[in-house]
Amino acid sequence: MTRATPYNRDKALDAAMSLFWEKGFHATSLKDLEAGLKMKPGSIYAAFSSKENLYLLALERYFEKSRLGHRAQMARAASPLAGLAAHFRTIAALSPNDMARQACMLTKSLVDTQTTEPAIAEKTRSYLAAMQQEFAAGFARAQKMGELPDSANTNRLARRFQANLAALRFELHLGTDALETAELAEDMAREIENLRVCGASE
Amino acid sequence: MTRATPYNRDKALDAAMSLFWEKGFHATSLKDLEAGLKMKPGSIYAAFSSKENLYLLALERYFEKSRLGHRAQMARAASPLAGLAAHFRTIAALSPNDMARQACMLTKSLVDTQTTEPAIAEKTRSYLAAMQQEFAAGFARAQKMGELPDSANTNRLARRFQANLAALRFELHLGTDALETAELAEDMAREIENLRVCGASE
DNA sequence: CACGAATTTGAGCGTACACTCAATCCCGTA
DNA sequence: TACGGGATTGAGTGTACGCTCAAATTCGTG
Repeated sequence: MTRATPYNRDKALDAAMSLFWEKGFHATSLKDLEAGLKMKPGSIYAAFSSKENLYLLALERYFEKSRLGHRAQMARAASPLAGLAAHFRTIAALSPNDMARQACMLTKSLVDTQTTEPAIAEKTRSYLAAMQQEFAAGFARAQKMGELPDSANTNRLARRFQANLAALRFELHLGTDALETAELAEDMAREIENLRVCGASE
Repeated sequence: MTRATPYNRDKALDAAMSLFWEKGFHATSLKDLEAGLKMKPGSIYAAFSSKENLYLLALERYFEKSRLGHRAQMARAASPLAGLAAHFRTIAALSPNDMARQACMLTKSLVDTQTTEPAIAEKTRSYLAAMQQEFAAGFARAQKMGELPDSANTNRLARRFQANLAALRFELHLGTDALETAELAEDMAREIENLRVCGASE
C-alpha cells in the first residue's frame, strides 16, 4: 500500500493558481511558490515535475473553474441572453477584495508567455477557444429559443462577448473605481440585451 | 566642443521600443537589447542609465506615436465619430507583418509590470489615462458638432472606446485570422456610428 | 519493534541575469 | 602630427534564478 500523501494537492494547486494568476509565470519565483504552497523545492519537483508543469496545472484549474462558474451563471438565469448579460454585471459587482477582481488569467497568461513559453501559450489559446465555444453555445441556445434572430452569427457574437469580457477584466486590473467599472459592465450587458428580438418569451 | 555622439539615439530608442513592445520588460534581456540597439552594455548604461529608464523612454515614445497617430486619423476623418470608427477598421486592416499587429504596448506593459515594477506601472496608467482623455475629447467634439446628443456621457463613451480598442488589439496578439478580426472591428466601428443622431450634418 | 519504501528536506548546483569599470579608442583641436 | 578627454568597450561582478540529490524522516507492514 502506498503511503498517504502528506501534502494536500488540491490546496497546493489552489495556492499555485493564486500566485500565478496574480504575478504571472515569469514574475512568480520558486521562492514565492515554496512560501505559497508551504513545500520545499524538492517536494514541489517530486509532485509537479517543473515550474512550467505546475503552471499548466494551475491554468487548467483556472479554466475549469471559469467554465463551471459560467455554466452556473447560465443555469441560474431566466434565459441564455439574460445569463450572458448577467456575466458582465457579476464581474463588476465582485467584492473589492475578491481574488477575481483582476484581469482574466488566460489573458495575462498569453501576454506573459507568448514570446517565451510556446507550450504554455498554446494551451492558453486552446482554453480561450474553449471558453469562446462555451459562449457561442449560449448564443446558439438563445437562437434556438427565439431570443435571437435566425440571422444572428453566434460565433461572431461569442467573439465579441469574449472581447468585452477581457476588456472589462482588464479594467479591474487597471484599478478603475467600482462605479466606472459598473458603468462599463452595464454598457456591455445592455449590448447583449439589445440583441433580443422584440416580444421573445423568456 | 563636445564630440558628436556616435550612436543614433533615435534609432536606438526605436529598436528598444520594438523589443520591449514585443517581448515585454521582463522577457527582454540586456543581451537582446545589446543586439537590437547594436550597443555594448557599457554604452547602453552610459546613454540610458538603466534597463528600467530605457523602458520608460521606449514607453513614452510609444505613447507619443500612438497619440500622434490617433490625431492624424482624426484630422483625416470627415467627422469626429467617423474618425473614431475608422480607428478600429484601420487596426484590423494592418498589414500582416506590420509591427503594430499585436496588443497595445500599454496594455502589455501594465500586465507585465503591475506587481513587480511600480514605477513603470504608474507611468503606464498615466499614459492610458491620457489616451482616454484624447478619446473623450473626440467624443466631446462630436457632441459640440451635434453628431452626438447632448445627453451623451463623453467620458463613459471614451472608456468604452478604449476597452474596445484594447480588446481588438488583444485579438491581434492572439493571432485570430484577418477576416474574423475585421468582423470584430466592424462590430466596434458600427457601435460608434450608431451613436450618431439621425440627420446630423458631417 | 525493526525494517523498507515512499516522502520530505534544504544546502548547493550551474546558469543567466542586470550591471560596472579599467582600459582602449577616436576625433576635434592646436 | 601629437595631444587630451569624452565615448566605447567587453570581460567580469554579485545576485537570484530554476532545479537536483544525498541524507533524513515518516509511516505501514511483518
